Amino acid sequence: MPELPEVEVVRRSLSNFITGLKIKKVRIFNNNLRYRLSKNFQKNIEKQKITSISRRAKFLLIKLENKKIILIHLGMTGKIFIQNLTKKSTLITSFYFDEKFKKKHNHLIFYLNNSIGFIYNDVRRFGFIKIIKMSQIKSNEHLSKLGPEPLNSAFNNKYLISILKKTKKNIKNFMMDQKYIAGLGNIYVNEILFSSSIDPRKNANKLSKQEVAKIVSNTKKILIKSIQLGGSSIRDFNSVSGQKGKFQQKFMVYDRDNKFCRKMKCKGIIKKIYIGNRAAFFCQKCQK
DNA sequence: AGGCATGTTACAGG
DNA sequence: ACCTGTAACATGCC
Repeated sequence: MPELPEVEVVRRSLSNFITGLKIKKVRIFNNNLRYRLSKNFQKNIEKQKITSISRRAKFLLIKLENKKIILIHLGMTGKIFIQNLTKKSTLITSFYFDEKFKKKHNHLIFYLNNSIGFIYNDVRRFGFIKIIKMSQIKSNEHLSKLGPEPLNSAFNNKYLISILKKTKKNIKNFMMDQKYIAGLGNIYVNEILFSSSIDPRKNANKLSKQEVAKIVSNTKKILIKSIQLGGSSIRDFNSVSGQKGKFQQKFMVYDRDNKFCRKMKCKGIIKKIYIGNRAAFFCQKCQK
Protein backbone atom coordinates (compact mmCIF):
# COMPACT_ATOMS: atom_id res chain seq x y z
CA MET A 1 0.00 0.00 0.00
CA PRO A 2 2.22 2.66 1.15
CA GLU A 3 4.15 4.86 -1.21
CA LEU A 4 4.31 8.60 -0.75
CA PRO A 5 0.66 9.37 -1.59
CA GLU A 6 -0.72 6.66 0.68
CA VAL A 7 1.47 7.72 3.57
CA GLU A 8 0.46 11.33 3.01
CA VAL A 9 -3.23 10.40 3.02
CA VAL A 10 -2.72 8.56 6.30
CA ARG A 11 -0.82 11.51 7.72
CA ARG A 12 -3.59 13.95 6.91
CA SER A 13 -6.41 11.93 8.38
CA LEU A 14 -4.33 10.88 11.35
CA SER A 15 -3.47 14.48 11.99
CA ASN A 16 -7.16 15.35 12.34
CA PHE A 17 -7.79 12.52 14.76
CA ILE A 18 -4.88 12.55 17.14
CA THR A 19 -3.08 15.90 17.15
CA GLY A 20 -3.19 17.29 20.68
CA LEU A 21 -4.12 13.98 22.30
CA LYS A 22 -2.07 12.36 25.01
CA ILE A 23 -0.68 8.85 24.80
CA LYS A 24 -1.96 7.35 28.05
CA LYS A 25 -0.60 3.89 27.69
CA VAL A 26 1.01 1.65 25.11
CA ARG A 27 0.35 -2.05 24.80
CA ILE A 28 2.61 -4.24 22.73
CA PHE A 29 1.20 -7.50 21.41
CA ASN A 30 4.06 -8.34 19.12
CA ASN A 31 7.52 -6.91 19.39
CA ASN A 32 8.76 -8.59 16.24
CA LEU A 33 8.39 -5.96 13.58
CA ARG A 34 11.21 -5.40 11.16
CA TYR A 35 13.24 -4.22 14.12
CA ARG A 36 12.51 -4.92 17.77
CA LEU A 37 11.08 -2.04 19.70
CA SER A 38 13.58 -0.31 21.95
CA LYS A 39 13.65 -1.20 25.66
CA ASN A 40 12.37 2.17 26.76
CA PHE A 41 9.73 2.32 24.09
CA GLN A 42 6.76 2.74 26.39
CA LYS A 43 8.57 4.90 28.88
CA ASN A 44 9.61 7.33 26.17
CA ILE A 45 6.15 8.03 24.89
CA GLU A 46 3.63 7.34 27.64
CA LYS A 47 1.98 10.43 29.12
CA GLN A 48 3.24 12.51 26.22
CA LYS A 49 1.08 14.79 24.16
CA ILE A 50 1.15 14.53 20.37
CA THR A 51 2.09 17.91 18.98
CA SER A 52 2.12 17.25 15.23
CA ILE A 53 2.41 14.62 12.55
CA SER A 54 4.59 15.05 9.52
CA ARG A 55 5.88 12.93 6.69
CA ARG A 56 9.27 12.47 5.06
CA ALA A 57 9.35 10.17 2.03
CA LYS A 58 7.42 7.10 3.17
CA PHE A 59 8.01 7.78 6.86
CA LEU A 60 5.52 9.16 9.34
CA LEU A 61 6.90 11.32 12.13
CA ILE A 62 4.67 11.69 15.15
CA LYS A 63 6.14 14.48 17.23
CA LEU A 64 5.71 14.54 20.98
CA GLU A 65 5.91 17.22 23.62
CA ASN A 66 9.12 15.79 25.08
CA LYS A 67 10.96 16.39 21.78
CA LYS A 68 10.87 12.76 20.82
CA ILE A 69 9.48 11.45 17.60
CA ILE A 70 7.70 8.21 16.84
CA LEU A 71 9.14 7.25 13.49
CA ILE A 72 6.95 4.85 11.56
CA HIS A 73 7.57 3.05 8.29
CA LEU A 74 4.67 0.98 7.03
CA GLY A 75 6.78 -1.40 4.98
CA MET A 76 4.64 -3.31 2.55
CA THR A 77 1.49 -4.04 4.56
CA GLY A 78 1.57 -1.71 7.55
CA LYS A 79 -1.70 -0.02 8.42
CA ILE A 80 -2.87 2.39 11.05
CA PHE A 81 -6.32 2.28 12.58
CA ILE A 82 -7.94 4.74 14.90
CA GLN A 83 -10.49 2.93 16.98
CA ASN A 84 -13.18 4.34 19.22
CA LEU A 85 -12.74 2.01 22.15
CA THR A 86 -16.00 2.83 23.85
CA LYS A 87 -18.24 2.11 20.91
CA LYS A 88 -16.13 -0.81 19.77
CA SER A 89 -16.36 0.49 16.27
CA THR A 90 -13.52 1.38 14.01
CA LEU A 91 -13.42 5.02 13.13
CA ILE A 92 -10.41 5.24 11.11
CA THR A 93 -8.53 7.41 8.87
CA SER A 94 -10.03 7.93 5.47
CA PHE A 95 -7.61 5.52 3.93
CA TYR A 96 -7.73 2.47 6.12
CA PHE A 97 -11.29 2.28 7.31
CA ASP A 98 -12.48 -1.27 7.67
CA GLU A 99 -14.97 -2.45 10.25
CA LYS A 100 -14.00 -6.04 9.80
CA PHE A 101 -10.27 -5.62 10.22
CA LYS A 102 -8.56 -8.67 11.58
CA LYS A 103 -7.22 -8.49 15.10
CA LYS A 104 -4.65 -11.05 14.15
CA HIS A 105 -2.05 -8.60 12.96
CA ASN A 106 -2.57 -5.80 15.44
CA HIS A 107 0.88 -5.54 16.94
CA LEU A 108 0.63 -2.42 18.99
CA ILE A 109 -1.98 -0.14 20.48
CA PHE A 110 -1.56 3.36 21.85
CA TYR A 111 -4.38 4.34 24.17
CA LEU A 112 -5.05 8.02 23.71
CA ASN A 113 -7.46 10.11 25.68
CA ASN A 114 -11.05 10.48 24.50
CA SER A 115 -11.22 6.70 24.36
CA ILE A 116 -9.35 6.68 21.12
CA GLY A 117 -6.99 3.81 20.32
CA PHE A 118 -4.23 4.05 17.75
CA ILE A 119 -3.51 0.60 16.35
CA TYR A 120 -0.55 -0.50 14.29
CA ASN A 121 -1.42 -3.51 12.13
CA ASP A 122 1.02 -5.17 9.76
CA VAL A 123 0.48 -8.53 8.10
CA ARG A 124 4.01 -9.10 6.88
CA ARG A 125 5.81 -7.08 9.54
CA PHE A 126 8.19 -5.40 7.15
CA GLY A 127 7.31 -2.08 8.75
CA PHE A 128 8.86 -0.69 11.91
CA ILE A 129 8.49 1.86 14.67
CA LYS A 130 11.37 3.63 16.33
CA ILE A 131 11.65 6.43 18.84
CA ILE A 132 14.15 9.10 17.91
CA LYS A 133 15.01 12.47 19.33
CA MET A 134 14.05 15.65 17.53
CA SER A 135 17.74 16.53 17.41
CA GLN A 136 18.54 13.30 15.58
CA ILE A 137 16.34 13.92 12.56
CA LYS A 138 19.22 14.96 10.36
CA SER A 139 21.59 12.25 11.47
CA ASN A 140 19.10 9.40 11.65
CA GLU A 141 20.18 6.38 9.65
CA HIS A 142 16.86 6.19 7.81
CA LEU A 143 16.27 9.86 7.20
CA SER A 144 19.73 11.21 6.53
CA LYS A 145 20.29 9.52 3.18
CA LEU A 146 17.01 10.50 1.59
CA GLY A 147 16.90 12.60 -1.56
CA PRO A 148 14.54 15.53 -2.02
CA GLU A 149 10.80 15.27 -1.60
CA PRO A 150 9.33 15.03 -5.09
CA LEU A 151 6.65 17.57 -4.24
CA ASN A 152 9.20 20.05 -2.98
CA SER A 153 10.67 22.72 -5.26
CA ALA A 154 14.11 21.19 -4.64
CA PHE A 155 13.01 18.40 -6.95
CA ASN A 156 13.29 20.23 -10.25
CA ASN A 157 14.80 19.89 -13.72
CA LYS A 158 18.14 21.27 -12.71
CA TYR A 159 18.52 18.88 -9.79
CA LEU A 160 17.51 15.86 -11.81
CA ILE A 161 19.76 16.68 -14.75
CA SER A 162 22.73 17.14 -12.45
CA ILE A 163 22.39 13.77 -10.71
CA LEU A 164 21.32 11.81 -13.76
CA LYS A 165 24.67 12.59 -15.32
CA LYS A 166 26.43 10.67 -12.59
CA THR A 167 24.43 7.45 -12.69
CA LYS A 168 24.66 4.31 -14.73
CA LYS A 169 21.34 2.91 -13.65
CA ASN A 170 18.29 2.46 -15.79
CA ILE A 171 15.68 5.11 -15.17
CA LYS A 172 13.27 2.84 -13.31
CA ASN A 173 15.77 1.66 -10.75
CA PHE A 174 17.06 5.18 -10.46
CA MET A 175 13.64 6.55 -9.59
CA MET A 176 13.00 3.81 -7.06
CA ASP A 177 16.20 4.70 -5.24
CA GLN A 178 15.26 6.75 -2.19
CA LYS A 179 18.58 8.55 -2.12
CA TYR A 180 17.80 10.28 -5.41
CA ILE A 181 14.06 10.88 -5.04
CA ALA A 182 12.39 10.11 -1.74
CA GLY A 183 8.99 8.47 -1.57
CA LEU A 184 8.37 6.88 -4.94
CA GLY A 185 7.76 3.14 -5.18
CA ASN A 186 6.96 0.61 -7.83
CA ILE A 187 3.45 1.73 -8.72
CA TYR A 188 4.17 5.41 -9.12
CA VAL A 189 7.45 4.96 -10.97
CA ASN A 190 5.70 2.77 -13.52
CA GLU A 191 2.92 5.32 -13.90
CA ILE A 192 5.26 8.30 -14.14
CA LEU A 193 7.37 6.67 -16.85
CA PHE A 194 4.29 5.82 -18.83
CA SER A 195 2.95 9.35 -18.74
CA SER A 196 6.41 10.59 -19.69
CA SER A 197 6.57 8.12 -22.64
CA ILE A 198 9.89 6.73 -21.44
CA ASP A 199 10.98 3.10 -21.60
CA PRO A 200 11.73 2.00 -18.01
CA ARG A 201 14.87 0.18 -19.22
CA LYS A 202 16.42 3.30 -20.68
CA ASN A 203 19.73 4.44 -19.23
CA ALA A 204 19.03 7.28 -16.87
CA ASN A 205 21.98 9.29 -18.15
CA LYS A 206 20.71 9.11 -21.74
CA LEU A 207 17.52 11.07 -21.15
CA SER A 208 17.01 14.30 -23.04
CA LYS A 209 16.27 17.56 -21.26
CA GLN A 210 12.71 17.31 -22.47
CA GLU A 211 12.34 13.84 -21.00
CA VAL A 212 13.75 14.97 -17.67
CA ALA A 213 11.29 17.86 -17.64
CA LYS A 214 8.45 15.45 -18.30
CA ILE A 215 9.52 13.22 -15.42
CA VAL A 216 9.62 16.16 -13.04
CA SER A 217 6.23 17.53 -13.99
CA ASN A 218 4.51 14.15 -14.28
CA THR A 219 5.88 13.04 -10.93
CA LYS A 220 4.34 16.03 -9.22
CA LYS A 221 1.11 15.76 -11.19
CA ILE A 222 0.60 12.07 -10.48
CA LEU A 223 1.45 12.26 -6.79
CA ILE A 224 -0.87 15.21 -6.25
CA LYS A 225 -3.67 13.53 -8.16
CA SER A 226 -3.28 10.34 -6.16
CA ILE A 227 -3.29 12.17 -2.84
CA GLN A 228 -6.49 13.94 -3.92
CA LEU A 229 -8.07 10.58 -4.68
CA GLY A 230 -7.06 9.07 -1.35
CA GLY A 231 -4.11 7.06 -2.69
CA SER A 232 -4.21 3.61 -4.23
CA SER A 233 -5.96 0.72 -2.52
CA ILE A 234 -4.92 -2.57 -4.00
CA ARG A 235 -5.22 -6.12 -2.83
CA ASP A 236 -7.12 -5.31 0.36
CA PHE A 237 -10.23 -3.60 1.64
CA ASN A 238 -12.76 -4.96 -0.75
CA SER A 239 -15.51 -4.21 1.73
CA VAL A 240 -17.99 -1.72 0.47
CA SER A 241 -18.23 0.13 3.75
CA GLY A 242 -14.60 1.16 3.88
CA GLN A 243 -13.32 4.24 2.22
CA LYS A 244 -10.78 3.08 -0.27
CA GLY A 245 -8.35 5.15 -2.21
CA LYS A 246 -9.39 5.62 -5.79
CA PHE A 247 -6.16 6.17 -7.64
CA GLN A 248 -5.99 2.50 -8.66
CA GLN A 249 -8.84 3.27 -11.04
CA LYS A 250 -6.48 5.65 -12.81
CA PHE A 251 -3.66 3.17 -13.34
CA MET A 252 -2.47 3.34 -16.93
CA VAL A 253 0.06 0.50 -16.73
CA TYR A 254 0.48 -0.92 -13.24
CA ASP A 255 -1.00 -4.43 -13.07
CA ARG A 256 -2.40 -4.01 -16.58
CA ASP A 257 -0.20 -6.46 -18.47
CA ASN A 258 -1.73 -7.85 -21.66
CA LYS A 259 -4.31 -5.08 -21.67
CA PHE A 260 -4.63 -2.33 -24.23
CA CYS A 261 -2.75 0.90 -23.69
CA ARG A 262 -5.21 3.47 -22.42
CA LYS A 263 -3.71 6.25 -24.46
CA MET A 264 -6.05 7.37 -27.23
CA LYS A 265 -5.44 5.66 -30.56
CA CYS A 266 -2.33 3.84 -29.35
CA LYS A 267 -3.67 0.28 -29.26
CA GLY A 268 -0.37 -1.01 -27.91
CA ILE A 269 -0.42 -3.86 -25.40
CA ILE A 270 0.97 -3.35 -21.92
CA LYS A 271 3.91 -5.58 -21.26
CA LYS A 272 5.24 -6.86 -17.95
CA ILE A 273 8.93 -7.51 -17.48
CA TYR A 274 11.22 -7.57 -14.46
CA ILE A 275 13.76 -4.86 -13.81
CA GLY A 276 15.84 -5.25 -10.69
CA ASN A 277 13.51 -7.98 -9.50
CA ARG A 278 10.51 -5.66 -9.53
CA ALA A 279 7.66 -5.78 -12.00
CA ALA A 280 7.84 -3.13 -14.69
CA PHE A 281 4.74 -2.42 -16.76
CA PHE A 282 4.97 -0.39 -19.92
CA CYS A 283 3.59 0.13 -23.39
CA GLN A 284 6.13 -0.83 -25.99
CA LYS A 285 4.49 1.43 -28.49
CA CYS A 286 4.38 4.67 -26.55
CA GLN A 287 7.40 4.35 -24.28
CA LYS A 288 10.71 4.77 -26.04
C1' DA B 1 1.91 -26.05 -5.13
C1' DG B 2 4.45 -22.31 -6.53
C1' DG B 3 4.68 -17.63 -7.77
C1' DC B 4 3.76 -13.17 -6.61
C1' DA B 5 2.99 -8.89 -3.69
C1' DT B 6 2.82 -1.00 -2.68
C1' DG B 7 9.68 -2.10 0.76
C1' DT B 8 14.34 -2.19 2.51
C1' DT B 9 18.76 -4.10 3.31
C1' DA B 10 22.84 -7.22 3.03
C1' DC B 11 25.88 -9.61 0.28
C1' DA B 12 28.30 -11.54 -3.72
C1' DG B 13 30.29 -10.78 -8.05
C1' DG B 14 31.40 -8.01 -12.10
C1' DA C 1 33.07 3.03 -5.85
C1' DC C 2 29.10 1.69 -8.61
C1' DC C 3 26.02 -1.54 -10.60
C1' DT C 4 23.23 -5.87 -10.82
C1' DG C 5 21.06 -9.86 -9.18
C1' DT C 6 19.75 -12.64 -5.34
C1' DA C 7 18.10 -13.56 -0.99
C1' DA C 8 16.07 -12.48 3.27
C1' DC C 9 12.40 -10.80 6.20
C1' DA C 10 6.64 -13.01 6.90
C1' DT C 11 2.06 -13.79 5.37
C1' DG C 12 -1.80 -14.33 2.29
C1' DC C 13 -3.83 -14.79 -2.13
C1' DC C 14 -4.53 -16.62 -6.50
